[in-house]
Amino acid sequence: MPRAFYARPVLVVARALLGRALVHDAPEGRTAGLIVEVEAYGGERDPASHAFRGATPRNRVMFGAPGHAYVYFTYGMHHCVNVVTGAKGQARAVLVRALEPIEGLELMRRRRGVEVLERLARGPGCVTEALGLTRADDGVDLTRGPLWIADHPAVRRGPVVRTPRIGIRVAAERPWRLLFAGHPCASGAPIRTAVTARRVSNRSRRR
DNA sequence: GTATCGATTAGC
DNA sequence: CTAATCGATACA
Repeated sequence: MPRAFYARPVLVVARALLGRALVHDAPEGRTAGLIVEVEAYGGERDPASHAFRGATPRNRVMFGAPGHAYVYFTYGMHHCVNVVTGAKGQARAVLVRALEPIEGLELMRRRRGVEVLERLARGPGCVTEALGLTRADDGVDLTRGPLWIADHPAVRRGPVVRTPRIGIRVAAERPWRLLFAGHPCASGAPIRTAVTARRVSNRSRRR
């Protein structure tokens, strides 16, 4: 997709990403999947955003030009990939939370150490592992290079045959944090929050 | 410096 | 519900 695709409000891009393919070409081969779950971050009212307290070495890509990948390392063992949106300096990004694998399934299985299709790229940490993304990909330009967003015929044309939908953890939390349901991307209607459940779990962990 | 927690995941 | 595991952040 061209730069202009990314240079729009984060929520607009978040919805537009649903149903499109995230593709990565690596030496081992190509892997790709339809984006079925995303989460938008950024803005003065989003304390959950990595950019909430200003730019740092880690989040600097978020503050850069749109159309770049913000990849960060978390929990000491996982990577997550974001799509930077909006205008330069705004620090808005969309976290890719789940993919429906469409290409390079065997490579994904090898990288993930999992066979089941539904578990290859369900969850942000699984997405990066399936595609082989690491901090080395932080800041890469999505409009040129081995990592990019593409339209996908099967989705553009409507309900063709699909593999079982994944990324069912649909949720929404206003004002800046949203989780959308998978395709058809036209609907993209938020259903219910899953963030709440995570918070409850974390609370008990602190005791 | 030292403590705490995380835009997570897998497994019991 | 927890271990795993390390970087970022908060606090003394």
